[in-house]
Amino acid sequence: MSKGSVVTRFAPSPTGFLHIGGARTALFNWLLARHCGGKFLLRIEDTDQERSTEEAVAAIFNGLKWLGIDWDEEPVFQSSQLQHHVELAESLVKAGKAYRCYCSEEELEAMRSEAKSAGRAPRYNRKWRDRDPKDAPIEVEPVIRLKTPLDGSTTLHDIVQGEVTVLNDQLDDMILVRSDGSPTFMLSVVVDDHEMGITHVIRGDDHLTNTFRHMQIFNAFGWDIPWYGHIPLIHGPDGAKLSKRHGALGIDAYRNMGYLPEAICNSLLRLGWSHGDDEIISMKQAIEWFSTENLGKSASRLDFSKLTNLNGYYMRAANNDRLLIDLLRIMGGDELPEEKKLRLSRGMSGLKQRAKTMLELRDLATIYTEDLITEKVENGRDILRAVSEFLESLEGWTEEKLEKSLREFSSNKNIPFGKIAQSLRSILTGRKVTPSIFDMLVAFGREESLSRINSVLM
RNA sequence: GUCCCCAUCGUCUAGAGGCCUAGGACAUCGCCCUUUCACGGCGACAACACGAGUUCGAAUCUCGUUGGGGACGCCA
Repeated sequence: MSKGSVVTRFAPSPTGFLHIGGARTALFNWLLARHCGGKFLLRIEDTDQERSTEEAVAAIFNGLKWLGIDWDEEPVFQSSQLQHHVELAESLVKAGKAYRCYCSEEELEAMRSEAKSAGRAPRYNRKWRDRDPKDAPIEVEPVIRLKTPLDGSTTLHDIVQGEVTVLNDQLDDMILVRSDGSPTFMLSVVVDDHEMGITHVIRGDDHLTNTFRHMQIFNAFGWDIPWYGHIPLIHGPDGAKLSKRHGALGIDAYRNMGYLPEAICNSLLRLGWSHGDDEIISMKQAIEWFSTENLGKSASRLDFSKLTNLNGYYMRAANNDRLLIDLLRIMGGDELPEEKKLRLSRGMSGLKQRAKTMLELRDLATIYTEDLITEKVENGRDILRAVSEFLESLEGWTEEKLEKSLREFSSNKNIPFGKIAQSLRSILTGRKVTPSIFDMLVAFGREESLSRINSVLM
């Protein structure tokens, strides 16, 4: 297979938000396509009309966009192809590869419990496979089932898991078309993957057994089977598949927790994929390096402290203007006076290196937006007055200039620098933990700085 | 229950028979830098699930055990 011919897809069902596992699946498929110069397609599997919502579709689009995962061509909505899928299933019936089954729900239920108590997998017993349709009860609307091979075995050459073989008698005659005439996921996935020209499918481990069913359908149609790679699931802290009970979160929740998309992508990438000892990997680099050979086979858990640490790295590396825009958004900073926005802008470098998330940045940033109620200072007034006079007489107000001059001042006057710094910090912000004082003097500007200092000397 | 998958520090992982006294990262704990905090630097702690085999040699290969996970829907 030539590199450029690779076509991957992400095919979520829009029944909830884009969760972290789905995002990782999308990321891997996207990386594979981008690495190979192929295509990455999006398909919304909305065949379950009951559970699919427009909000979920929007959440998926927005989540992917936010992460920087772009797709080629218009997204395919599976629901628009239903009739076509059913027609194809009918053709299988005509070809003798599928059949109508008239079992009721109750009958199936009875079969399952019987099989279970006999120590077999709970499964349909193929009652209608070779029966004359003339025996069909008129009151029952039939389903269409695939005739799966009764003996032999099916082997999948999985990109991640290697060779996996399942005995065909473990597979049942799956339903292709429901009694209400709608196609099932089993059918639709296969038809769509084929018609979209999908060559590689990277998806969660939980689909592994489905893949053997899909393969039977591909075979029945006589179509080529794509390459599959089943990646291990992301687990919750208790080691079980991430789910609602772990408070599984949508990608937007991570955004609201103050994480940057590049940190999320980097984290997700390292969950189940590696490139030697490399930890910090840009998406550009990842596209270059990505290979399915480096996908891991064992399940992993998302480590928040590592994500947070990584986020801190990307915060520090982020462009100040971009951070300011995001910051103002989460602060509701539109009404902020220009002067305060300016302080944030000037102080951003000092702020961002102390914040691991946007939320921390927002909390820290309040030193520049909140009005300080100062109290008169009693101790060390002489020193403060001297500092104030010195600053007032200072020519120029840059970080370098302030640092150099204040240090000189401290040694000339024989006052420990730490003492000056701590008292300025306290006067300027009322806090004990802040960016450096030079940083803040610049952010506040000469006028505001001096005014804050002088106000405690009143 | 049946079938399938997985198994290296607390977590994410490197490791494709000798390079392993098992490497990196996060977390934790020290120390250094230092105006506080953060960053950074240095260091400590800490793992090949177990048992057989194959081999001169196994974290790496085979089998078994144990443990964990997934799938068994007219959901996707």
